[in-house]
Amino acid sequence: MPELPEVETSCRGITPFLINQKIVGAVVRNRQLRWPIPSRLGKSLAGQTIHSVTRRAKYILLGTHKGTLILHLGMSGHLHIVTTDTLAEKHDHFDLLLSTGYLLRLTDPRRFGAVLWTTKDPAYHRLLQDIGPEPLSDSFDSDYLYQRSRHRQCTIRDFLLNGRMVAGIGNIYANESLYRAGIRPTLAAGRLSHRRVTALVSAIKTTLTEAINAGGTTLRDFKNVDGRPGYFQHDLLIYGRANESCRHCGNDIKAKTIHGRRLYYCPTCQT
DNA sequence: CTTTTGACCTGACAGC
DNA sequence: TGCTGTCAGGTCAAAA
Repeated sequence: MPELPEVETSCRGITPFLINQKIVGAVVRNRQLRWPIPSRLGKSLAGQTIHSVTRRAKYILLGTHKGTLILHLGMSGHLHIVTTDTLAEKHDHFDLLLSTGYLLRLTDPRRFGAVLWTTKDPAYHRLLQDIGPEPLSDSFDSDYLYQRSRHRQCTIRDFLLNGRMVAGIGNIYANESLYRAGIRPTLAAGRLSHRRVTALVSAIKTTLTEAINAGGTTLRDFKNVDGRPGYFQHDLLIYGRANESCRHCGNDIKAKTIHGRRLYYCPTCQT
């Protein structure tokens, strides 16, 4: 489900309910996510106050004075804020209980998400330490992306999906950004000119910013914390539009599967 | 080192 | 109605 804009939307949605609030415990209904939820998590969290709610790549980090709770939504996860009397349903695997009577609930049918705890600086956690720059930060610029892409033979689409190169870009926004930059997603990353990389960086920043402002993309089941969908799916120009007409030139949009993931492009507008 | 493949898991949907 | 097969927003770990 969630790429950077959806995780950012979730993060912003939960923040007002969590910031400076005290944790009174946790409920684990199904420990078996991508990695097992640590046992005794509720015990180690109880009594701590959440002093920060941040996002890094597609991870949400809840900081307390003793450590950091790391959340990942996988393919199908979403977060809700509900009151303690709200009955848990089939895929509600984890609750973080707050002293206010609200709780943060993780729902994740496919269970590719994660709930982890670290007492180290989370930037050096093994899952976070090698992640590339945030695409909306100033350190993600054309010089950076140009240098990193040199001599890479993988497709530029796959390059953008590689979290070590740039954080948080998934298949939707990789395809959308490449369309906006006029770049064929099947091109070898290392062969793009500096001028085209510049256009791509600009397209990534614009696309992600617009998607965040629209509250993310709801394809199947993404919901914001308040239960409302995102709206960016109405603005998708290329993703999921195989055999439909390009909004720019009217020609048919093509799709291919590379490395098990669909890729979409307009053969006329993307060269 | 880079690139590719397999693995994890459920639900929605198409076709028979 | 119900079965089977395919596909899906992620990404790690291991193989090539």
